[in-house]
Amino acid sequence: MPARTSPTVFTRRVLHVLRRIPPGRVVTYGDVARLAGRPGAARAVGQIMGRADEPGLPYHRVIAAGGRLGGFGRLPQMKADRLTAEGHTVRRGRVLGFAARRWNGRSTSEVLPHSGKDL
DNA sequence: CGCCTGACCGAAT
DNA sequence: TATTCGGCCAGGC
Repeated sequence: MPARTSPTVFTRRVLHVLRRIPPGRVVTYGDVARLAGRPGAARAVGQIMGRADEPGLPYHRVIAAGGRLGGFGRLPQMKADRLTAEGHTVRRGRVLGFAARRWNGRSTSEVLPHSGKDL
């Protein structure tokens, strides 16, 4: 009963990128767009994530540019909670030490700096 | 096929 | 530091 339209290639690539984001790291919507092959499609990524129904993906690891939280449907607070649970420090709607916690899409072995010290 | 929407971005104010 | 504004893009209708 294929009631829904098949996801486009771009949508699948976006979801694929999400699956690769390491726990404890974050990326921006723009990063995801770039990694999915569409630099500049940051806004489209948000559009896709907002409608994505696939469970189990780390949607909360995708934040806005500059370390700002960005949206999360109708539960923006949960996004902050999840990030905090993964070791980040969220304050005033921003992930502290964002630059150091940003995933570059390649290495996943770098050690994260302690949160609580250099804040 | 055109128009509208939004979990965005970045420069300017 | 906070707001505003124009540009961008894929998806849904």
